[in-house]
Amino acid sequence: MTDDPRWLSTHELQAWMRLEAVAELLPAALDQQLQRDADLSHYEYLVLAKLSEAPERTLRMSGLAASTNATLPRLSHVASRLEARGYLTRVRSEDDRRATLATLTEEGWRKVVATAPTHVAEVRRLVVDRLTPEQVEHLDAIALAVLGALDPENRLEAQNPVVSPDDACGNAAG
Amino acid sequence: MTDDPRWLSTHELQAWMRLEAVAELLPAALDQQLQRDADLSHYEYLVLAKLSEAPERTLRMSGLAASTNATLPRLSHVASRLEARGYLTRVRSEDDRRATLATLTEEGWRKVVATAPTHVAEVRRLVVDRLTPEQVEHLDAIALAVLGALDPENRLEAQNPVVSPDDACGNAAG
DNA sequence: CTATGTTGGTTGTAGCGACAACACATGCCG
DNA sequence: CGGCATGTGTTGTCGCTACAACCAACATAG
Repeated sequence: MTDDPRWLSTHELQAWMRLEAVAELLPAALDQQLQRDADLSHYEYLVLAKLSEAPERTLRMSGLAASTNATLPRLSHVASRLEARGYLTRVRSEDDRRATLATLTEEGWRKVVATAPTHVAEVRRLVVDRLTPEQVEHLDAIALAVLGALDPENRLEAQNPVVSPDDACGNAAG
Repeated sequence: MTDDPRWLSTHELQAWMRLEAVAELLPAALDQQLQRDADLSHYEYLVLAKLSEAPERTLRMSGLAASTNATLPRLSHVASRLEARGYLTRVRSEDDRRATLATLTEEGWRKVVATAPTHVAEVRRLVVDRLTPEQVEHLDAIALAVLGALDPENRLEAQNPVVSPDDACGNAAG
């Protein structure tokens, strides 16, 4: 327990303050775009997106909560609203009658398909298109390193990318 | 208005998903550390820290709200709580009797001094110490680029670094 | 010196997320 | 089969933030 602060250098401090600002502003910006264009919160969109990528478009509540970094009560509330809006349905599992399976409805699927393009466009506008290809590589490595501390269990990481990994080039960035 | 999604490449998608995870987890992690060690929310700490750096340890509410990226109502509520806890005081400005000046109390100052070291240690543990010096430079440039879209007015950026800029090296990163 | 518009802050109201308490199913042990 | 610990979701309660309404102080015009 040394009380020695080991203060940050000028460069470290500046990089940190900027990262802090990004971490503060980015979620709000994404939320705003989705709210405006799709009447969905960022988290609601995430739930629908995860379901859309899952086999049978179905996931257990507990698994869905873990992969979206939410507590089970939070997911339960959100799922209630999304169910009321017709985007998903919940049924008891027959294998384990404690579990609840959430399934994306056809309408929910259409909602995701309609929402994704503008969301991706926003991601490009705010981040990807502002960076050089080298910076994208750097960002990937940096974020991976930071996630080593933030998410050691790797619960949020890369369950299954939407695109097939076949076209990945040989660059071993990680 | 092309509906062409311009989907993300494999590398772009991976870097984006990781950044998204960081932006999701980092604020929560900071909040948790401060709540645990200092019984302060991240935003409360930010308010106290900004005041501690200001001349006379005093700022106008409107300026404080802008520099902490908060709405005025939010700051007003938070200031009420912090005032009740003895960390700051609010007085009407004599120059402009519409304005309210928030001043850090001696107790508030001691709170910041006591809290900052562990907070910096957490920042090191989660981010800075996990990156090479080159990666810190990369992160700085990347975050700066992204902030160009997120915060074009530059309201959150570098009002006045805590350390004097004298020891800044000649590297023109911006 | 009033009348009007603008700026600066505070106080209600509504919605969302965290935490705790609760209900229900399962597994295990005797 | 009965009983308790564990796993899985749902339902209350509280605190915080956004938004809107409101109040007070300045600024300017006539």
